Amino acid sequence: MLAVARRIFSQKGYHATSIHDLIEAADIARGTFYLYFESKRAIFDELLDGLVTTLQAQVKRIEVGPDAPPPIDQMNATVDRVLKTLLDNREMARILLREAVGIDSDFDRKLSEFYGRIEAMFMGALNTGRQLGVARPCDAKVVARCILGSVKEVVQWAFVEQDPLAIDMTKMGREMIAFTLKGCLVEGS
Amino acid sequence: MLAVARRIFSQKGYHATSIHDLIEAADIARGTFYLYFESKRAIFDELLDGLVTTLQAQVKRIEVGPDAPPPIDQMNATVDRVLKTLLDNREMARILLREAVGIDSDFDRKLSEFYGRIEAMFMGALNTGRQLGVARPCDAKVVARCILGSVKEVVQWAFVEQDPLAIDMTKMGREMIAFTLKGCLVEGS
Amino acid sequence: MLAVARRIFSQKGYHATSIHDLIEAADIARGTFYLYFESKRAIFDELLDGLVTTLQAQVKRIEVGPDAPPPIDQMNATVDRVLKTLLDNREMARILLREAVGIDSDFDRKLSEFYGRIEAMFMGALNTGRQLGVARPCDAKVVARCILGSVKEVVQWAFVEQDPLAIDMTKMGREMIAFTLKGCLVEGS
Amino acid sequence: MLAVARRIFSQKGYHATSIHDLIEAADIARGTFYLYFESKRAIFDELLDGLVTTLQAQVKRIEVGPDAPPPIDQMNATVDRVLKTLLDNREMARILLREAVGIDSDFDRKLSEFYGRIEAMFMGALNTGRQLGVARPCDAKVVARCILGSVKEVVQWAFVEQDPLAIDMTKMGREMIAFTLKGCLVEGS
DNA sequence: TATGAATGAGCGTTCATTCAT
DNA sequence: CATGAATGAACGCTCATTCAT
Repeated sequence: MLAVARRIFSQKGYHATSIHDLIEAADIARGTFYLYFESKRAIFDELLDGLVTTLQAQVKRIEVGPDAPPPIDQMNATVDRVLKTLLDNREMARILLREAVGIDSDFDRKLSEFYGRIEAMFMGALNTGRQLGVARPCDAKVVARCILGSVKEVVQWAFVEQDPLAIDMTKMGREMIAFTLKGCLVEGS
Repeated sequence: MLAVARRIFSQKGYHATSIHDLIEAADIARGTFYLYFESKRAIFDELLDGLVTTLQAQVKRIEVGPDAPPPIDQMNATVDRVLKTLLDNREMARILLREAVGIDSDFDRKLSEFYGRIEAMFMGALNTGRQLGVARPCDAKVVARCILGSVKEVVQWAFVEQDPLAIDMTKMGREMIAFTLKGCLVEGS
Repeated sequence: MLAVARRIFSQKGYHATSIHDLIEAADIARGTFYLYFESKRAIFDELLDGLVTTLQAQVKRIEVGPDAPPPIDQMNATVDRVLKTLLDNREMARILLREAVGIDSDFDRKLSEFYGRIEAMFMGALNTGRQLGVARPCDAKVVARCILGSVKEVVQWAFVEQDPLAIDMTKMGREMIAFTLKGCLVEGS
Repeated sequence: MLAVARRIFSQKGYHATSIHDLIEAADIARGTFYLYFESKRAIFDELLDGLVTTLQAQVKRIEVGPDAPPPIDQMNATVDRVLKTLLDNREMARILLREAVGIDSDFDRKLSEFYGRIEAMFMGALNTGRQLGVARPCDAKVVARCILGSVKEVVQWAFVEQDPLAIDMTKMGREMIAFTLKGCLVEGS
């Protein structure tokens, strides 16, 4: 049922998906649906909460210290993990990135908090980087949002408008990291 | 009518706005609404099309040549114009960035084309930059999406979650350009 | 619409009447119903509130004094008015007396208050009667409920189980008053 | 199971009680419920039929004759028995008096017959009383309904709106009999 | 041009009942 | 005997759209 709902929601979006669509696709009766899920909203939540939780678990704070691996390796690993998680859950990823708002105000808040936490992590990394003398002085909030936006947009483009399986995710991740770290100019220009 | 619809859509979102909301706010009769607009979808389209057209007019291809102003000045000017347009139309900007997906598949396609054109423009600029030897070799498609995503996210954050009037748009624009050009690392690190 | 709803509710009761029944009988569309009434509950309320208000207006406190008509005449007049009101609204009377409880707790309370006011009025009359030395000493609360119950039962019987138009209401009213005042025994026995 | 259903029906009323409520309270499975009862309606019937039968058994025709106890003692005894039965089954009494109408037309008819039999008994007693010269000439049908209504209303009031255990039932019964026999006026007034 | 009463397909949800195990 | 997952008809209600005036 969850798998079916995932597919339908992913194809049609939340509002355009009716209970009728879900139960027809799952070939169950109306009542059966409500036996397992409290409401349309509830199954949607259940679906997305799983991805959000998994996603958050993939993102690890970059450690600095004599025994820690080089920061760039940690970043690569995190990005690889995140992209893999999204790829493994590409239907939900599609929903998470598309159905950004407009379900209801509760959902908007939830999503906003999720992105807020990611923003906070990027800001933390930027500040650490500045203390270590490797990061440029900048408005950390704006730059954190830039990074977040880069990731969201690239992933959405790759997953929604392209065939995600045809894309070399590792390569794409490296490009995103390079852009985030160095921008698009050659150094010294 | 359009102004009223703009306000209501911006406040409540597309799905949560009913024809009743629109005609009540505009103080016209139901029939009158349908005299001027084919449907709820149609007025929403009209509203967004206006912004999209205006927005596209603000973005000018960067010229290179002996008589052209320095590229950085052109970029600053374009970003300033775009941000000003968005600020002047912040209600529609809010809608464009928050709610524009998930209305229906026709609309999604339209939006996708709009962003596609912007992506193409960024890619063009990147390629020109590389020919001039100032841009890093990179996957232009990915980097173009990164830049687009940065802008979208920052603007959405500024307009939806903050008070856009309390933000120094020029400064914010400069931060975004700096990030886009140079990333977040100090040069040479 | 109200007339139709009155008939249907009266025939089938509140729970057994569906919106479908109402709109079919009135030959209007679903939407039209909700154009005029907020909900099924609302139209039911509207129907009953009217009768309850009218009914309460018919019951006048019995006046005692040198210029007042004889109490028995006042009682007869009040009973005649009440019975006439019920007869004129016999469909709603049927509902009021049958659908005594079970709509929802709000409605139960409302009805309970209505009967409470009538009880209070009977108790007042009984106490006045005792001060004037014409009423027996008794538990006024119990006797007030007895009188109320007599009226409810007789009216329900007459309206629900008989053809109310075939009954001589004036005669029935006189019987009820006689019973209430003197019981069923011959005096002195 | 019957005891549980009695409690739940009494607390929530027929319509507001779902099969879920019943089986949860009885801690049995859905299927088990339908093993013992044909339907929700059936268990409700069974519950009420029991009380109705018991109740009818408590009401004995008043005997007149040289060896019979004084009629007033017989009446007191019958009323005491009826009130005791109702008190012992106060949950069902609550249902019988509050909710019994409006379930469906079959049930309404059944109830109507029950009250019809009681009415007939009262009419018989009144007619006997008149032959013995102790009862007033009156419309026996109306007076019988008055008596029935008195009892129903007082009992309902006592059981539903008051705490039945806090009421002196014997005293209440005597008041009702006194009212029924002598009304509320002092004799000779 | 403007109106607003009327429409009805469609929604999400409930719950008494069934039946394979 | 007992179970409880599954059913689906029916519910009350919404709202974008139409059309006679």
